Amino acid sequence: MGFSQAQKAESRQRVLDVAARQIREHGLEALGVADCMRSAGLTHGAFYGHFSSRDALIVAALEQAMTRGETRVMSRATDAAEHAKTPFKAIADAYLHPAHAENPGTGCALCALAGDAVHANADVKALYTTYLRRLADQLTQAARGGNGNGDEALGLGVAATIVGAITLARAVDDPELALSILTAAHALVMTQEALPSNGPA
Amino acid sequence: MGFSQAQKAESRQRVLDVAARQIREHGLEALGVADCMRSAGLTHGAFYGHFSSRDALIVAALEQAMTRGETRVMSRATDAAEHAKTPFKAIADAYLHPAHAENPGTGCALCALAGDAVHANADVKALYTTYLRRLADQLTQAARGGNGNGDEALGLGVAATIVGAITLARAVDDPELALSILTAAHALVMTQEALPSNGPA
DNA sequence: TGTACATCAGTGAACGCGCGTTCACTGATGTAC
DNA sequence: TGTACATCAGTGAACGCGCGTTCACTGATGTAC
Repeated sequence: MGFSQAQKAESRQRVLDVAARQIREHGLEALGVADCMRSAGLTHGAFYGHFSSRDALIVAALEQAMTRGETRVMSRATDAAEHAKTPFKAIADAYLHPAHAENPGTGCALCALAGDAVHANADVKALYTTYLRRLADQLTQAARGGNGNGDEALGLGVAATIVGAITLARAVDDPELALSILTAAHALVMTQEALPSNGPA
Repeated sequence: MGFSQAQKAESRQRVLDVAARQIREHGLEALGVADCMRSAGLTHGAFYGHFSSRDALIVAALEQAMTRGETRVMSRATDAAEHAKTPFKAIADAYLHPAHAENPGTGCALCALAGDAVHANADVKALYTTYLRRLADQLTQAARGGNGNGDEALGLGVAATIVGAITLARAVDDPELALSILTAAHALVMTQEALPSNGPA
């Protein structure tokens, strides 16, 4: 026993990492305090020294999952973008890759928790909304190259397709169908890059 | 007390109706036996006279929700199709209508339960998969007119967009953004109808 | 036609388990003298 | 430098509640005679 202050911060971070992964793997409601603490190498009693409630943990874990998952997919996208692809195709490749569908725990939280956000409390919905707007913006910018004007619609539509495709690919019990969904969504999304902008003139 | 055999069937159907609505409104995990029975005008003790377990109710309610929600949206679509629209636009209009997003309880179960199916048991996933295939087929046929050959991809991609859009519209805490998502998804989906088939020659 | 009885849908109390939360206690860290 | 003490992260038992499930009981229905 006996711990320094630095170790407490490390403990908290460990719990947060576990929680951020678990909510993406099994959903918000499946997150258990005792489970989470055990996975972080602690007992459940210590939990309330780090978080005021289970709900507070969920919000903190969600925020972490949003930023981690986002940077992770986006970095994969920018890596890919170096290989003579367009930025938009690079993002589509990264998001609609089978590896992303198969590894929700380290993937995009918007994809993993869309269904959960529908039934979640106001804090969760607010966070979800903020990060969805961010993703839609990035998609619009990537599709339209430099000119960042208008056409929020394109990013939102593509975001819906990506989130829907990843969710369906994970929901389905046939791996072959899951792959078809990802491929189909990729093809659908790519038709949007070539299209002329339908935003404000 | 005292009830006829016909009344028992009515009771069961009433429970099933309530459950089919509740799972679409609040998710599979939120379905409570006592809640459900109370809403059907019964006490929780009578439950096991109708269903062998909560899981059995969920599967039965899901199947009912799938067929009811599907026929409901599709009938709205065929109604709309009479007004000089293409069948494909009629379906897109019906599925991506704000009224559909705002009323999950009577809407498409594939849209309402995509996120839940990811974490559900094998029975639920199998049912979900079956009905998703059915929807994708319908979408493909509608987009391609009479010739039913090939291009399963188109239907799957459109299905992903529709499911994603409805889910996101419900997840978001800003009604205006929700509307933008539906509009954007509708525009995206409609670009696919005009496109030349990329299926097998 | 009327009476006794078997059936069975539904009732409501109770059980058992899981899980979020609380709390008295432990023992290493680090400061005070 | 060494000793006494305050701090506080973590422990583990216990509490309380919700919920799925069970079960003895009730009373109307409908059949047998």
